[in-house]
Amino acid sequence: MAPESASFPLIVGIVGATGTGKTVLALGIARRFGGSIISADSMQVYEGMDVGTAKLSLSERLSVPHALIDVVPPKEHFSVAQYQLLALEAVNAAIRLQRLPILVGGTGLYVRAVLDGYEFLPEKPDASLRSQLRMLSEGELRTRLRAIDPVAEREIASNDVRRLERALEMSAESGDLPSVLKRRQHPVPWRVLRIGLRAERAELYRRLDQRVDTMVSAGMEEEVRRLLADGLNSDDTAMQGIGYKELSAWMRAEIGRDEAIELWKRRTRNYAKRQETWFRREKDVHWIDVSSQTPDSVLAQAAALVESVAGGQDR
RNA sequence: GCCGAGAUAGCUCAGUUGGUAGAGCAGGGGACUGAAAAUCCCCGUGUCGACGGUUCAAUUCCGCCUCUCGGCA
Repeated sequence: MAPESASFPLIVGIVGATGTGKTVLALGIARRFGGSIISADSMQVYEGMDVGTAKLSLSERLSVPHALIDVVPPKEHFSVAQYQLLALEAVNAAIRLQRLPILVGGTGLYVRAVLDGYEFLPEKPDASLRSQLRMLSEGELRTRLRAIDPVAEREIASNDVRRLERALEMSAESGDLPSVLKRRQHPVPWRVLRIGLRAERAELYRRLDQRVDTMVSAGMEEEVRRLLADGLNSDDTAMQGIGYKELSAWMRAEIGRDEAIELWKRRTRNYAKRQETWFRREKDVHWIDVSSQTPDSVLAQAAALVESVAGGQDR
């Protein structure tokens, strides 16, 4: 650790699968330590997607500064690079105000983009190039990429057409090799405390199923209906949201209502598992097992962690 | 009651002209640098409904039984 790192401001990251209680914990930490919450959630960035993304109520959000929630209309495309820019601003603003920045969210890539200092290309992806690439077969994409950057080509698993496309896109935008660009990151000027929440698998799945039922009674159908009425369709990034795409399929009469809800639950579980895979290999995470614990005792443990590293500079 | 179809992995089903079996989904593990709630990779032994018979060998053929689903009464 560099000698001056002790003087770097502290930032808290709260990660974990969906439904483990990150949001509530963040709120508790923020109140206790005078924090600002920066969401790291690829779906909460969209306006009008509230119940399906489990956003806090407006009044709860107003009680503590929040950022990166409701930043774009759902029709708009959004990406990590945009996220990173906005999140960085939010972190810096919090630090300027002497508030503890708390980055919370289940979108692993977003968290890493901020806390690990990922570097993205300055160019925005070119829509026409992208649609051109989409016409090519996997074999053609591979041949092209192999000619430019055999290392990158080898690193991409078979059938992962999306990453092949992106690699070619990167090489079109930059003189550097995709395999190099992909690993670009810079050191970050903060002390980072990562807190991870996890739950025993069976309990997590039980909670998630229950949460879907809660969302249904909280007005998810209405929310989806409204989004569709506003012209949202399956091409929009926002429509990738779990629950949204399934209910839309039901409203388009492609599947039954029960089937849609069952699918929604299943995909939520699948998603939670993927998140665990992502966060499990994250380094320096202080894990708290949330199984059969009250939110208060989770908060107490997390608060103790924050205090142990805060060094009296906050508050 | 009769006729027909079926009973195979947690679920839905393939299959074996007799040499003990395989897909999808679920489940588990993994990857992930501008779509990431996305995208992708890897992992399949289960009394092949029960009991008898034929056979060197039966989940596969025969008989009988049980259950399920159709149809006819």
